[in-house]
Amino acid sequence: MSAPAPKITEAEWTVMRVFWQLGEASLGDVVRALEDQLEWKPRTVQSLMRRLVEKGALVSESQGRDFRYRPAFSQDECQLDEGKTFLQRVFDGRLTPFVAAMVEKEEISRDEIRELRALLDEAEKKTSTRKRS
Amino acid sequence: MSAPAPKITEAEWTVMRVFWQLGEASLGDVVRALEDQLEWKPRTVQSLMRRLVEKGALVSESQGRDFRYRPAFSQDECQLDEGKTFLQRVFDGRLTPFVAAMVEKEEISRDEIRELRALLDEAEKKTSTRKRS
DNA sequence: ATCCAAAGATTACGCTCGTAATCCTGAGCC
DNA sequence: GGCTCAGGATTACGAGCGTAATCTTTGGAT
Repeated sequence: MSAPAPKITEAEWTVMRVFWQLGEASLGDVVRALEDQLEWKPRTVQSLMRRLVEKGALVSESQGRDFRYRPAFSQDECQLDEGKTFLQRVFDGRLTPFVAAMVEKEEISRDEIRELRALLDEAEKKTSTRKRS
Repeated sequence: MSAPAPKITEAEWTVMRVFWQLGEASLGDVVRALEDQLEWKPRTVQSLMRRLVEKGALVSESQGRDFRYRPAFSQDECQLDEGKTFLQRVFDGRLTPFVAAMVEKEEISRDEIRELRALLDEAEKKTSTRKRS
């Protein structure tokens, strides 16, 4: 299989989200996409992007004098990876206790509970019509 | 309200888990509790505990020549806090997409799906018989 | 009385992160 | 032909982290 999704830090997630929206972008594109929601200097954004390239989360291709960058991993891959790491660290790898805590302590809205149930019904239907892997 | 639960790092979670099991412990207790599952030198454990005291996650009380330490926050508090931070960073603060990703991509076991559904049923019953807070 | 082992206090060291600044180069504008 | 501006390359710098070592004190064993 291909390389695993690298560990992405807090600030880097902000940058990656831009790429997952735009698909591909130059430094300027990212700076402009972010300039109204936070006040990072262009050099800061460049640093983050350089580190993301170094750790393999972005790929860069030379386009004339400048570069174009695009994500090396889908948002889904990174989210899943991050999620598993989080569960491992905090909930011994198990999802159920996390959901239980959120539901009990955080007063998740009834809408969200219904959403979740619908989702689980759907999943159960699928696994029941498919042989166990 | 009291101070918010401090940010606990990976290695520190390992230490805190021991305290949540033991309730209260000396340095030696923690060292002995950990020595078979990883090879941390006693000074390493001491460093982690010192930092945990500094950041307010442990409280220490002088007991004769040594100290006894105990957690300043419950495991539930810390887990919930960490969970909310995680969702914020990775899933825009929403639980449902996370569960959806785990269910779709990770082939969560049918047992776990049933567990989750039971949990949600229970929660729904409670919120429906209780006036909104 | 002596010596050891456990634990507190202090210090270390290389890495990553957040947040840039500096320096350089080339492209476009006047 | 200079000036400016964007963007690449290099460097910075303090905080936090992982992982300890060293120095010091002291209670317990012999």
